[in-house]
Amino acid sequence: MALSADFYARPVLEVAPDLLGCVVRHGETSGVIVETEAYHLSEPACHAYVGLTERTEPLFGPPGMAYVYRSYGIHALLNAVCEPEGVGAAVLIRALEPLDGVERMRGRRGLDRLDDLCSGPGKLTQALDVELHHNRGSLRDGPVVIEPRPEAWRDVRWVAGPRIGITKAVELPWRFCAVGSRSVSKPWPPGLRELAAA
DNA sequence: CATGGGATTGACT
DNA sequence: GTCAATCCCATGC
Repeated sequence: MALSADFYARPVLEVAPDLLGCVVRHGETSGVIVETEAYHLSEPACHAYVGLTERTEPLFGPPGMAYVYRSYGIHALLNAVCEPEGVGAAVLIRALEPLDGVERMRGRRGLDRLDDLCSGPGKLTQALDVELHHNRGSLRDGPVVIEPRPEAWRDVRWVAGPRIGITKAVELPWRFCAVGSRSVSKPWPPGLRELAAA
């Protein structure tokens, strides 16, 4: 049971925090989303800012489509396309808390520590074996799917902060982090540690 | 057709 | 804190 197209068809700034607590699943591996970032064609950090090209075409595609691209020549980064078809916008999945297939993830990552398996956008794609060929796939039909929040994550709290690793539109607080998860990537936004302790 | 710059990570000083 | 790895693609000549 996956999230509906209507879920993704809303404004990207609503979808990004709503994806926190939801589950990304690929085969026997899965994890709970604990960090996201919103991107929208109206601001220069978004790939869609340059308009419709062969690369950005998926961003303008139907809500619920996967946009996967290679970053720094090495890592695959996973995004969920949002807003109505024709609007270039997506949510970058930046971190997961490992759920199913943890040993499989350890093998793919070559690491033991649970907190290090999916605590970054390039790490989680390696752990879940998400690759470039998943670009343009449907996050509702799979093979990579995103499911609604499990009961335990229904009321997840979060904080917003500036996005990570970008050089343009750095002032926008469009990064969303779940409170209380050790799988959020560094640096943590102001308030995350304090809230987690409270 | 050549070039430069990343929505990153991990190893090393 | 610094830095290299590595490749796709948008841009400009």
